[in-house]
Amino acid sequence: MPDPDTTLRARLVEVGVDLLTREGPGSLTLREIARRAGVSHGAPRRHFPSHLSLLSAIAQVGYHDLGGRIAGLREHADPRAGLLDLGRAYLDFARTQRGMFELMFRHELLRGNQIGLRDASRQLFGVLVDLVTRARHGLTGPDPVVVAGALWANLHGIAQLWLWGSLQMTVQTDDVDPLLRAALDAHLGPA
Amino acid sequence: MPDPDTTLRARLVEVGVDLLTREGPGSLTLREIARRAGVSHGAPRRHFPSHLSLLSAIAQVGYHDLGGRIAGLREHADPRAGLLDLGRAYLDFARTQRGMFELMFRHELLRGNQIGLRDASRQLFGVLVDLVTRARHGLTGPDPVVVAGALWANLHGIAQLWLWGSLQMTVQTDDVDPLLRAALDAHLGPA
DNA sequence: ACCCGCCGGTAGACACTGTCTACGCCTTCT
DNA sequence: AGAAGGCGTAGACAGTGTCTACCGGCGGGT
Repeated sequence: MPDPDTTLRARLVEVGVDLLTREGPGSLTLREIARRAGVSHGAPRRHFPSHLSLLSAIAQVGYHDLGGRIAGLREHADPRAGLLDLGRAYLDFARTQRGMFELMFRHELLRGNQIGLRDASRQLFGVLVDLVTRARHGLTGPDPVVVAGALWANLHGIAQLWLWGSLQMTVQTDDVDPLLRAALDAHLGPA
Repeated sequence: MPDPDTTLRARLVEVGVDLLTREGPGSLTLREIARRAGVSHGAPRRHFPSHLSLLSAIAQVGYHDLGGRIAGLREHADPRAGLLDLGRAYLDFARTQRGMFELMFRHELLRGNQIGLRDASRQLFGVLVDLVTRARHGLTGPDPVVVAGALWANLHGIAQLWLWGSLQMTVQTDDVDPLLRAALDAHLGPA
């Protein structure tokens, strides 16, 4: 199944992503990944100094994926519609790539900023700032960067709440679109 | 050090909380907790069917703590000021009780709703809904429950972003108060 | 052409972890 | 008094991440 031509480093990440989406973050063991890649349990160490760094590499694939879905929205003609699409993409990612999403925002990973997670987030945030700036062009109000930060916080919070079912429990719905629209209206002003 | 009069069940939780705040979530091992409680590693099993359930009990202490800080705000004369205080309390909790906060919102814990975590969140959410309802009394707009949900999402997102340093990275500040005020203005309408 | 070093894999050990089972004590109830 | 069961102990087991020793093969320098 795994392509024997690719280097082991790449194959480990690939196997990890596959394992993650297939069986969840709980099975992302160093040894299990090595097993599925067909190598001994010591082999990964030649490419990743620790288990955590391998997990980080896997998470980075997720950031890249999410970034790819969002990057195209930067030039959206209608910035507000672009933001709505961005939010939907973000929430859709959390919904469909749940395991990856959980991995990406694990505290252990983010704490030790070992890799380009920050770069990835920054790029993602850049798109957000651009769209917000354009959406609020000519309007008074707080700094677009603050608005973008608040919006991201809102967006991420919705994803979290949805993920562990708090929405179903409180707002009594799994439809996040109203929450998303409410957030946009709130932070950008009424349409 | 531990009170020998308390039951083991209570002492395990107590030791766990202490260990959590002192050394972080990483050292919350079943065996380590038992060790510090002065019992063998098999003893906890008599009171908690699994490691996760012990962690849940520890997290519940955190929910209770946070709930206690927030419950008093329900009757706040000025609901908007009450919401601001609530937000500050929430963020302050995340900041000062970081390990506990991380534990409380771990995906593994929330996924398997084994305990009253939902009850705790629900109670917390209730205060939020009350305050929002009063703050928006007589105004038109979305359902207060939706607003409360959005506000909570926003609040929690700010806490998350702050926790892993994304705020410092993007908004270029660690002062969350502006973000908090922006969120309130956004969701409740201008003061 | 040879040898040497190193890159990248293997195999095993080590200290951990969570879970399970068998055992014994000690209390409590009949 | 005797049986029963709650509660803690001790040990085993599979699994984990990390570390170390080993080793085959490949490339470059003398």
